[in-house]
Amino acid sequence: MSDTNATCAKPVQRCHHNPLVSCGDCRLNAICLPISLHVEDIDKLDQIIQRGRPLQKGEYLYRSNDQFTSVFAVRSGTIKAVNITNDGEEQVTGFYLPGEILGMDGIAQNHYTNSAIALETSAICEIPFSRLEELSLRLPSLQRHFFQLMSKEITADQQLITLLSKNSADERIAALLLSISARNQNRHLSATSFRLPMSRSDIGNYLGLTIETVSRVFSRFQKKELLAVDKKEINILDMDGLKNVAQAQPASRS
Amino acid sequence: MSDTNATCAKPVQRCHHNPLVSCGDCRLNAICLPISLHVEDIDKLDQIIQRGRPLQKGEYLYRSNDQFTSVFAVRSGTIKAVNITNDGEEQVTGFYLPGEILGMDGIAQNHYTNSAIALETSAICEIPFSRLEELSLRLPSLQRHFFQLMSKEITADQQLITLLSKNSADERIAALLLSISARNQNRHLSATSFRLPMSRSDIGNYLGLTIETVSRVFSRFQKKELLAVDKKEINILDMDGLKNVAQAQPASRS
DNA sequence: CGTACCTTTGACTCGTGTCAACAATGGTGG
DNA sequence: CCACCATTGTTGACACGAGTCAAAGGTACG
Repeated sequence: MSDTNATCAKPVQRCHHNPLVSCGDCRLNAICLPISLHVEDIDKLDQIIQRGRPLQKGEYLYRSNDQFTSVFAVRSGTIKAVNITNDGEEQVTGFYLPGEILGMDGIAQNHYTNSAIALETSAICEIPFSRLEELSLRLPSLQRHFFQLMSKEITADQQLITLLSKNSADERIAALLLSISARNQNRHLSATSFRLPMSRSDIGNYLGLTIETVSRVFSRFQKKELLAVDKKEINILDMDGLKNVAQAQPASRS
Repeated sequence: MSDTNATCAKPVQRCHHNPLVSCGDCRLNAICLPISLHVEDIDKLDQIIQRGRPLQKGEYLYRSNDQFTSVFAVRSGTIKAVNITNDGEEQVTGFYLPGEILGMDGIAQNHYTNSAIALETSAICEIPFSRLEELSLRLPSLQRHFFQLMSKEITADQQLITLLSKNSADERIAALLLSISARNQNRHLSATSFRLPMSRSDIGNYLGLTIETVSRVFSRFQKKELLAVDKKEINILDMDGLKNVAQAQPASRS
């Protein structure tokens, strides 16, 4: 809970849980807005962003088939995106950590194709898309930033496709742990010691594995002294070893 | 080869193999540009599009790590997009048929993360991205169209993720055949009788299966009289039966 | 403090991969 | 035009990784 529920201490206006903090002051803006906007342009963007009350664990940010209105930036907490299959099952297609943006699947069809659910208490910035579109017409670097964000989502999805298609259970889980580790590092948190915000079931669903397999892999990794696992608390003991497991691609296959 | 190598007969200016045909006259523009642009705006778009000589089977449209310059519309033929994994293996992440657009993975990092390879002789429209960006700033509906195109790529990738994660070999192949069938129908071709542009190996790679499994599934489908298969020529004999196979999700999982 | 949910572990099964042999196809050069 | 060879596709026998089923802790929450 360290990051998520920490109370905001002194520099109140820079705390990322505070709904009043503006983009210019947000400590995540290097991730969320890594672009050279003038101060006055950031203000314009700031004005269209809505900051509601935090979502509680299990609450929906939006549901599949809802009218598409906005994209969302995670300010704190974690959101999972899930596809609903024909027969009503869930497929987790992504986890979104602070500074990351979701909801872009809704643009094409004017309704969301995913549902988005909070995995823990999460503060969210809502960005109404029509106003973002207007603003993008006037700010070339914002338009570009948005194209880049969507492109990034595409490459992330394609990475996952490759992972699912080519890699074993061990490799998939190692890759997920390394991805979370790297994203934590980006946010200046520990790369080796962190709390998984999602359940074993979410991990299994995301990686195309059953919870039993996920559990067994964690046990195996502990036996090999790659990790120390205490419930959701993860400690990477042997980063290089873990990278070895993740990169070990199967020998052949088409 | 019917669609691909047919010689262009009478209305030469409307034939989609002709490199001189403009967007306004292209028979694919309902797929590629399903937007309400004024005639003069289509002309502006037309002016930035480059139409080179056709690619031959096996030729690269672009390679992973090439400098990102353009996105590409398929005018005729078929392109596959492949990710190269750490150890040099290929992962097919998509097949692009006439009217479809590829290359958007390159925007985020300014170089392509995929390679794109022609599966047969293919004519391509190249759209320089920087000029498309400029034009998008002046044409709101073009900006929106592009956001939608990228969003469509995202939802397609997430569909594939779900397929790989949750579905059996039979279900995956049924889904691919139905997808190609529907896209053919969109282009006013037969939904039940068509030629697969890709090899068994490409199919297996795309769907996370070995070529042996792909071959066996085709045999099984023929035995069940869902399909008639003659090499790459496919005849869907029982469309409803095939849809049944595709939608039959596994009972539980997660 | 009890109940519901999540996680772990074991025993067994099954689908798909692997390995191997062979058939069919298509392109090339004599 | 045909023979040759490389490539691609088909089929069978077997193996193995991950799924399924089941049971027993652990943990969280009311």
